[in-house]
Amino acid sequence: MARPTMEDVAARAGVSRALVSLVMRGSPKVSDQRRAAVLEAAGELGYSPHAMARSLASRTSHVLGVMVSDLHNAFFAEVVDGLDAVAREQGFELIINTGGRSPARERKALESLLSFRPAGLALLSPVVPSAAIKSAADQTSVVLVARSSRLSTVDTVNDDGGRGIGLAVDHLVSLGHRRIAHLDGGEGTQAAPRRRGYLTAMAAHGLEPRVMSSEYTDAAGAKAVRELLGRSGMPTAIVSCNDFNAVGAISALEDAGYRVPQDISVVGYDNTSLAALRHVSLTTVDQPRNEFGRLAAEALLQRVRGERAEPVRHLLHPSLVVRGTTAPPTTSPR
Amino acid sequence: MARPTMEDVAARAGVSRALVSLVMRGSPKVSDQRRAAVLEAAGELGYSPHAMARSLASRTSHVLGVMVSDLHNAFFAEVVDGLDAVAREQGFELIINTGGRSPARERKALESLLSFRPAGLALLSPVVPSAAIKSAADQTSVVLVARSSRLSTVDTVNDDGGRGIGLAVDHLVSLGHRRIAHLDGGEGTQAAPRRRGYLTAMAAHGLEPRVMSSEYTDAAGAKAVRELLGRSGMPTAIVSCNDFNAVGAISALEDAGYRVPQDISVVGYDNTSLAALRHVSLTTVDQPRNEFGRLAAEALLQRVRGERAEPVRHLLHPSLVVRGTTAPPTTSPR
DNA sequence: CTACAGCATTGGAGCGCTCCAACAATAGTG
DNA sequence: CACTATTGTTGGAGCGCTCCAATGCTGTAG
Repeated sequence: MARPTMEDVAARAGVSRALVSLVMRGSPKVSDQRRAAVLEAAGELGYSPHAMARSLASRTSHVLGVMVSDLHNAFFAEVVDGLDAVAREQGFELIINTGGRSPARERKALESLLSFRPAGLALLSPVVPSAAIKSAADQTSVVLVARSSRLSTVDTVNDDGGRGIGLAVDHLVSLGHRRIAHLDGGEGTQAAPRRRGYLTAMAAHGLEPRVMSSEYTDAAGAKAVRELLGRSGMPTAIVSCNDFNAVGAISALEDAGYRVPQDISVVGYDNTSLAALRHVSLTTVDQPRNEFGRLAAEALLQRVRGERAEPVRHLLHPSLVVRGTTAPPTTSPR
Repeated sequence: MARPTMEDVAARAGVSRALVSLVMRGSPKVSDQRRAAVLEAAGELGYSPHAMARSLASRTSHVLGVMVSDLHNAFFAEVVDGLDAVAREQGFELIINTGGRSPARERKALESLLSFRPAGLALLSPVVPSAAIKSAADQTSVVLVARSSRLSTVDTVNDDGGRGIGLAVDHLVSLGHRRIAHLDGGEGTQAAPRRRGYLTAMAAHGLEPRVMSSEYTDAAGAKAVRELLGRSGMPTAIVSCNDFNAVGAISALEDAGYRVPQDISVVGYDNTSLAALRHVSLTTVDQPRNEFGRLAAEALLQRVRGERAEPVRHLLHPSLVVRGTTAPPTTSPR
């Protein structure tokens, strides 16, 4: 279990510890002969550098901390992929932690990440108060993904939720729909800009908006639809706040005898793997998740390298993915 | 950005650095008066211990490394939750890494986790060759989740896939089904024990088995069903290798005019969040994922504390979750 | 043959912490 | 009252590494 140290490698290769250090860091000022000897000794002993000792001695870290608010959400998996790709390519490691969407747990997770003195910290949709983020930003570089902030010391990467919903509304209008309802995300992250985007888009088309209050779950989507069914003036299309909500809505519509998309069109948001299932085949709005991660990593690394001090605010363009749950409205145009 | 050190706290509190260390580690042999002074100074400076320096000096680590083969799979999220809960409770931190189901990337991920000299390593469904696992096990304690191994130095936590499929078959038989087909998982992880479980269960009931070769995706499930449709002797029930496959199968069945569960029953495996959607409502087999994580963490910590040297092999019992895709067969019992 | 680059190599200090032996101060024993 | 325990506190060594100033070495110019 005891791993060899640099000293062991040095002794075996017949050189000094400092020389081994130079070889391990790929310094050019080492003779080929000694380099070969060191690498051979290292190979024989199965030596690999001790990351913690290295970072302690160099007073620099090659670690980026990532706090994922919810590991269960596949959304974050792709963001992490993007982060991972860029970090790895630049010689940084990721250490990931999870907060489980609870402010208290998230705070602990943050604390624990900071105790590793990471070069930077990426917080994916954190729920901690702004003050906690500020205090983290005093200690290391911080980038926020899927959460906005006015703090001048942190970078942010978000999608333009308003624009995304706008795409959905435009699509429906171009198919001929005029009575388009929105099932909103209540207090959920990004629900507000999506709702505003809906209202703006409807106004732009001179249409009457209709917002049903809902949430980011399939049960909530079904409930909102049942409320809609109980009232007059059934819409011909629904724009949900996310994919789960949309699937719940579809389910309730089918239970009530509506066919999707023949009788009513439904659009989701997020383009989760669920939406892509042929059984579901949901028209939805895609966020460039991988790009979120890449940009977040790049923002962090720019700060780490001291290339930039002013905050950067990325606002990415979502795109519409048309599948099988949208179609022109049938008959009765009014 | 520069964080205070123990020395700073000691100076401010008017004590020695060693005393601050004792306070930080919660030692009982510190007078209340000094303890208070130290904690106050630490609070004022916003001090928190440097995890890396600590682990370097103590030659012990409070870090457990976790390699997740695929972050996109929600299965692992719950395993990580279980690991996290137990680790946190015992004062350990998790550092997570991902291998993206590629042996080469996974190997690098392993290397990078090892460079932190973690107290233990949990590998979730790794795809690297056994030799790589053995070499990791030479350096630290290792537990494998959702992958078996004969290595005497590693612990394993798995579900009894054969038994899980057996539960599904028993359920269908008790409903009155006799023509039950299995869509298998091909080369996928755990596909073999599930297939064997199917054959065993069918034999136990004196029924004729029928295995359609398939894969762990919804497209593959649909394809297998279309092949089934082209032949004679349509089964009255299908046991899929996983939930995605089952959803694809249902979709193809409905396209062909079959109603589920009236005309044909379908059972999945894994109890993913997909299965729980009311729109899907899939009868499926649940694996105790959180329990996987808890047991893995406990196995690791036992080894870390030197309480056990012999390997432990956990084989957990899956359970059946009955939802809306199974029902007694209609008429024509033959 | 000395002087001086230029280069590869090295010992030592130190990163922030833990651990240990040693210590002072107080309490308990005969 | 000297003596040993007991309790609380401390300086110093050292974890595995990086960094720096200093070293030895070769080669070339004066």
